[in-house]
Amino acid sequence: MTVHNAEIAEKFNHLANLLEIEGANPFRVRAYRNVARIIGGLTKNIADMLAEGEDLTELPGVGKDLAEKIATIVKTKNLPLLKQVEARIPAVLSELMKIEGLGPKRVQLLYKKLKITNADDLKTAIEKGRLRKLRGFGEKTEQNILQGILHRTQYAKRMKLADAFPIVNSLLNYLKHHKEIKQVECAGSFRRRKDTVGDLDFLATGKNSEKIIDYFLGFDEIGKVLSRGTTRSTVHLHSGIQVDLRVVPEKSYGAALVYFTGSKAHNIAIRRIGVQKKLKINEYGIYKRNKYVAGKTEADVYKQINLPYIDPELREDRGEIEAAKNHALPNLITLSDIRGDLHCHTKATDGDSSLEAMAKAAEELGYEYIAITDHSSHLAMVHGLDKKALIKQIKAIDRINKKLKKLVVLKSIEVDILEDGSLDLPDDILKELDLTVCSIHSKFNLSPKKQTERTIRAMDNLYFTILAHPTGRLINQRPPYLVEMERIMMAAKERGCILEMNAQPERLDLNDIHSKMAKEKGVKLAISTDAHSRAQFAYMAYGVYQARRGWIEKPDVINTLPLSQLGKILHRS
DNA sequence: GCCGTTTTCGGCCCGACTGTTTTCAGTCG
Repeated sequence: MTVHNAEIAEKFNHLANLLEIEGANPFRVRAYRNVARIIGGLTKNIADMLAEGEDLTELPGVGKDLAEKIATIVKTKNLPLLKQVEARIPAVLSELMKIEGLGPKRVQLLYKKLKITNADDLKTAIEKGRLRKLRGFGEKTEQNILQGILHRTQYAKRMKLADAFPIVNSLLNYLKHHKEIKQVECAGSFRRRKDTVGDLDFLATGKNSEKIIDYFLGFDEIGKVLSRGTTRSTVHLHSGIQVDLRVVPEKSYGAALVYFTGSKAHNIAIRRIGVQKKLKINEYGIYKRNKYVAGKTEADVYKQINLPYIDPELREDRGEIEAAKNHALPNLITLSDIRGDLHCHTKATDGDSSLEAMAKAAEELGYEYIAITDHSSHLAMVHGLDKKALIKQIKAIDRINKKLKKLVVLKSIEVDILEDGSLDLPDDILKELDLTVCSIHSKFNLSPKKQTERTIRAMDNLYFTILAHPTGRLINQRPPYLVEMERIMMAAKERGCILEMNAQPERLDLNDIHSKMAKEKGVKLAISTDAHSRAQFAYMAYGVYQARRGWIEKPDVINTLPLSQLGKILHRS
C-alpha cells in the first residue's frame, strides 16, 4: 500500500510541533511546516512521483535533506528524525498546542516544570493553583487557559462554509449600519471559500477605529470578549464561533484585505517578493523606504509586485503566484456560467418536492435543463426506483416536457454501483435515459484497490455517465472512503466519463485538490447540487466556490454547455 | 532547513494585543 500525501504531510507537521516545543530554530520548524503544506496541496502522489524518477528538490521549499526524508517515508513509512524526537519528549504534547493560549514556549514550560502532557493534567494543575507559581503565569493566564480547554472540547470542529454565511451576513448587516464604517468585508478562509471555516475575520475601514470597535462589541450575539484594542478586537459569539474585527484607514483597505484574506502561506510568499523589490508589505500598505506607495485596493498591492490580481479562492500558495508571474492564471468559472443541474431528487424517492415543482423552480432560475436523478432500488431505505417505477417516471417526464417552454427535463437515475462494480439496473432500461449518475452508497470499507476497481468496472458499462460524490465524504461526519483517485481519473478520461463536484454543503466532493487534479488530467466535471428540494438548487453556489478553489474554468464543466452540445458529451460509444 | 540580480553564509513576513512585567515575551493571525 502506497503512502498517501496526507500521511507524509501529517508526519512533518507533527515533527514541526515537537521541534518547536523543544525550542528548535524557528526557521527550521517553518521549513517542515512548509513542506507539509506543499505536499498536502499536491495534485500528484509523492509515491508516484518518486516511482517515475521525479526530482523532489524541484518542489519549492524542498532541498536535498527534505527530499531524502520524504523518500525515506515513502520507502519505510517512517521518519527516523521524528522517532528520535519522540524519544526525547512525549508525542502528545503536539495536542496541547491546539489549546487557545498555549504555544510552544508554554507547553515546554508546563512539561518541564510540572510534567503536564495532556489537557486533563493541565486542568487539575490549574485547579490546584500550581500554574501560577511558574514564572510568566498569573491568575488571568490560568483562567484563559482553562477557558481555552473548555472551548476546545465544546467547539473542536470547523464549521461548514454554508453555516458561516448567515452569521457573516447578520454581522455585515449590523456593521454596515454604522456611519463611521466606510467599507466592511469578511476576509479569511471564508473569503477564500474554503469548505470549512474556523474563525471569522472581519475588516472595516473608518477614521474613528475606537468608536467602530465599541459599536462592534455591541453586537447582540457576542458572548465573550477575548481582547479589545484600539484597532482590533476578538470575541466569541454565543454560538462559540470566534470573530476578529480589524479596523484600518481607508487608504489601507486593499493591503489589509490581502493580509486578512490570506492564506498565511500566500501572504508570506508575496511579502517575500516585496523584500526582493525592497518593498515592505504589511496590512497598512506597501512601503518603499518607509514611504507609503500603495494599498487602497487589492489590485494596487499586486501591481506593486508586478502581479495581476489573484482571485481569493486561489490564494493558497499552490502555484497561483507562479501562474500570476507567467500570466497563466485561470479564468475561474462563475455561477452565471451554469446552464443546468444534472443531479436532483423528487418525492418519488427521498426528495421533498414533486417533479413539476422541481422543473418549475429550475425554469425560474433560468436553467436550460435539469436531470431528474432519483435513487435506484438498491437504496431501499429511500424506496429507490425499480425498472417499473423508472419507466413510469420516464413517461411523466415526457408529459411535463411537452408543457415546458424554456426548460428540458432530462431522464436519468442515481444508480447504485454494487459491490462487484455492476450497476443496480439492467442496461435495457439505462439505455432509455439521457444520462446516468452513478454512486457508491454501500461497502465504504473496501480496500482502496478494491474500491477503485469496483468504480472502474462500473465505468466499463457504456451507460455510465457521471460518477457522483467520488469519495463519499461527509464533512465532520464521515471520512472519505479510500480510493486511488489518480487511477479513477485516468479511467474516467479513457472512457469519456464525467466526475461530479457535488455541491451539497456537507459533501463538496470532489474537494479542491481533487478538482485541480481532474483539470490537470483533462477530466471533465459536472457541478451538481444533488438537490432534495427546490430550495437546494441554491447549493450550486457552493459547488462553484469549490470548483474555483480547484482552478476550474468554464470549459472544464459540462453543465456550462447549451443543451445542444451537452448531448454529445453525455453519450459515449 | 532553504536559498541566491547584494549572498554558498546569513538572512528568513509583519504587526496587534495581553499579561506579567518595569521593558517585553508569548501568542495569534
